[in-house]
Amino acid sequence: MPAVKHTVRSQEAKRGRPRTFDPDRALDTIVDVFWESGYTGTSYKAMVQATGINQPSLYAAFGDKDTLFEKALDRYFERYGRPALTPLLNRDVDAPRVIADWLRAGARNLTDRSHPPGCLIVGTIGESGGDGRIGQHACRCLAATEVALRQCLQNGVRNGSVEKATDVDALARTLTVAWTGMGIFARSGTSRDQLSDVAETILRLIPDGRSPARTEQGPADA
Amino acid sequence: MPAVKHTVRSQEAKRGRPRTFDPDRALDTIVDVFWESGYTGTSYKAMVQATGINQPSLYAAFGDKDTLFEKALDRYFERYGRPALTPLLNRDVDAPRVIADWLRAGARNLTDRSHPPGCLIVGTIGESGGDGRIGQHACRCLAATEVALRQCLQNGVRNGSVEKATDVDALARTLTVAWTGMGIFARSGTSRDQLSDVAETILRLIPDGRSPARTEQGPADA
DNA sequence: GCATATATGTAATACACACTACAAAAATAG
DNA sequence: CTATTTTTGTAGTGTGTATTACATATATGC
Repeated sequence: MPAVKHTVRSQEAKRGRPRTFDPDRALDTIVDVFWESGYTGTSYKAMVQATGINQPSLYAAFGDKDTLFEKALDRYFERYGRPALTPLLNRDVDAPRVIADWLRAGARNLTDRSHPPGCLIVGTIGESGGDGRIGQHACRCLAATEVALRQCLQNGVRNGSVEKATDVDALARTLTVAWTGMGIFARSGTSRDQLSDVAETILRLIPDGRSPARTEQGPADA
Repeated sequence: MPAVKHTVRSQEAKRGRPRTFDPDRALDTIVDVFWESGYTGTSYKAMVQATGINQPSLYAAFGDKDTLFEKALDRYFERYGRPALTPLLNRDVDAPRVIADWLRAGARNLTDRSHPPGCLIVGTIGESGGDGRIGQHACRCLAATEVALRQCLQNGVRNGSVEKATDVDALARTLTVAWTGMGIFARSGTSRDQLSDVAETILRLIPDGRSPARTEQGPADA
């Protein structure tokens, strides 16, 4: 290996004309536009108008529409999805309680007036049917939710906060399905109160380890 | 009132050149195309290719794309939605059992290989976010499902097949939300077995009137 | 047979969209 | 100051879309 000539240059100034916008702020704005109008419903023109950046500059900064949307989706997940999921992954957690917190907060967030209704990830899956590059990407994001719920329930079974006989896979998937339905409903105008009622109803599915619910007691069949 | 001149003419033959296609069969084909590819994903060109009818004839028979889609949605609902809902409306029915039948059959139908996966109504809401003419129309169709479930549960409370203390509104809405999520999941490739597990899990929410489940027993809070 | 009414087939129109050439501007490197 | 590199702004290109004119074909009413 030849001498590296000490080209460290940590604060190396860039050579050409500097950007007139902050790509991070621009991406946040673009997330909101996609969140509001969806993938197909959002044109480059709309993003130009929302950000004040012209089309070629957006292209240079973020790539074509699919790539840009993927970046927006990742940003959304890091900002809204992962923070909500993190408490589920603690090993010694009270699983029913933390899942209840997650779903209740979800009902509130889906109907928070400070951003568009619904969830961008769920909305993207709904819009795309899970097909294509962006649909599959959104499915992977939602799968992370299901994985976190399953992990949480498994830990709950281990530490006794969830009943031992629980079918963890089915319950985690069911919670994810319910979350998806709540996202679709929120998007199409269901109120916060109605959604919270749904969340409470769904939460009854989680069998507490300390007050065991019925498991398979069929009633008299007539 | 003047004499009506007896213009009954029940089997009055039509005057111009006759159609070379059967609009009813054509609409069935179009339902399948929309079901497969969604509203925005389906172009008139695709419908021309699927039906073999050229564009102006489709226009003359069904109107513009929104109108045609509404007709396709109505046809779909009459063919698949309403027949599944009818058993719920019987006054003396065993509500938990009939709802279980409905949801189990739903899991199978959503993954039936003889037609596209998922539910056209749910897919339309997902695609449109419930907005616009066609989104609202789809929401009205889904609302019919919720109404039927609520009616069924109310009858169940009256005839003793459902526990008296049940919050019927919340449970009906929750079942509809779950159904919606199942539709989205089916569309994006979830298997029949996985979906059936979800259905079974959801069905535990329905409190049987003869073997009362816990209602509000909070466990020791620590 | 002739006027009328409806359906068909070809081809056109108008528009929105994602995407991009190209020249001017604004920075750094030497 | 000059060359180089990157961003900007304008103005396009090409494609797919829904929708429709228009001439032609085929039926009925009388």
